[in-house]
Amino acid sequence: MSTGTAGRRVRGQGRESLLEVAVGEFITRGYDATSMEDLSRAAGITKSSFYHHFASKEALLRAALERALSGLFALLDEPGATAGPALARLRHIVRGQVAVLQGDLPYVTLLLRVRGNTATERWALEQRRAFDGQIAALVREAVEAGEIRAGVEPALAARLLSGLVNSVVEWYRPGRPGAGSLPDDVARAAFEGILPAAG
Amino acid sequence: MSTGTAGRRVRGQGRESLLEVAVGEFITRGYDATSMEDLSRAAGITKSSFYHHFASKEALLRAALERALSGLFALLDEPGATAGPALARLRHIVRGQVAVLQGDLPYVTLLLRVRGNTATERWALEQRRAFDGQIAALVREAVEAGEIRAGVEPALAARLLSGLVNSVVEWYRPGRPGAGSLPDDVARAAFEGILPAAG
DNA sequence: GTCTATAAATCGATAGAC
DNA sequence: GTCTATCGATTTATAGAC
Repeated sequence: MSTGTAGRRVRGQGRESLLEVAVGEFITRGYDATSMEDLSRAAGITKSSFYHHFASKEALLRAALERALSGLFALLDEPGATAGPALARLRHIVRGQVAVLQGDLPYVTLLLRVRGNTATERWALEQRRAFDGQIAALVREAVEAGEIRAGVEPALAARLLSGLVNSVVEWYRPGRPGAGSLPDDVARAAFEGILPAAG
Repeated sequence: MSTGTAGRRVRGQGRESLLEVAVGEFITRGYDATSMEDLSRAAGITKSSFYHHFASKEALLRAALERALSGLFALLDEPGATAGPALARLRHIVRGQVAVLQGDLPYVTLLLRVRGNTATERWALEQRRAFDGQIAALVREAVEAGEIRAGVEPALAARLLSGLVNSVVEWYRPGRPGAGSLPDDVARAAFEGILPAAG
């Protein structure tokens, strides 16, 4: 055990930096397995001081999940997601999802690991379902418009699409070569196949 | 809280049935958030009786993970996975992965959620890495043999392939229509695209 | 904004009777 | 194979001084 982070901070922390530290701990240990003691140690302050900034462990989780969700939902209002053929809009959103995931990696990672034990977690699951529902509707639209090869089942395709995109959090780490082209690479894999046969 | 299962059993349980109950609880609440008290309540016996069958909470987890891993590794020794073109062997394994996932759903689900807090979890992560490594090697082989369209990066493709397949545990539930064709459906999505353009 | 000290509950695990 | 009872450690959270 004790895979915790160093705890470098010296004095005078704001909510923002504490949230960042907390999300990092939640990810490496899991939300439930992380104690407020773990969090304060990682931040370099006492447990009591941490409670001065956040009312509870759950409030901390809520703040992190809100950040991830706002980034994702903002995608749906972009011009590229609201005009043009359904298939092109879908491709735009998929690229955007990967970009958000890269930019807010820890927050999105936490969101995707939520299971529904507390009220906050159930709220986050609802929000995720709403987002996925928007994607599924767009997939149906593209299938019905004949933009997609016949025989593709919309509900299944939407689920596999979300699964493919979200799986990126399992291995992507910032600052490595190829990060810039990842949104396009993932989109290509989704629409043309991960392993398309030659010829 | 308290999303626990009913707890119907009356008397005389074996390890097998207790393990099944425990895995179910681990999945709905998360391993760390599930107490031995939760487990015994769900099984309809006391905490102390549960310890008569399993030495510790971690031993319970270990037994569950071993079951999932044995099912997956067995795939690599099947005839269809050891002879023929690399791309065909890959497709055979992908179909097999989905089938194992359907047959041992709770155990594989638990395996895919492991994060590395305890020695048992780190062991399971190692095993997963070994399995994924075999898949990645096969992907490289197929790319180098020219069986796959030029420009596909083997390391990325292997990761996306695993991500796509494993994401099935997030939504698949047994006993629903279309379950029989799922292995083929997922393989088609992986090799020909989730949403291939018409024409 | 940080600290020490502690309350109240729950955790994993054990002892020992039946 | 099940039970009651309990140990010692750890949990989230609060009180109150500086």
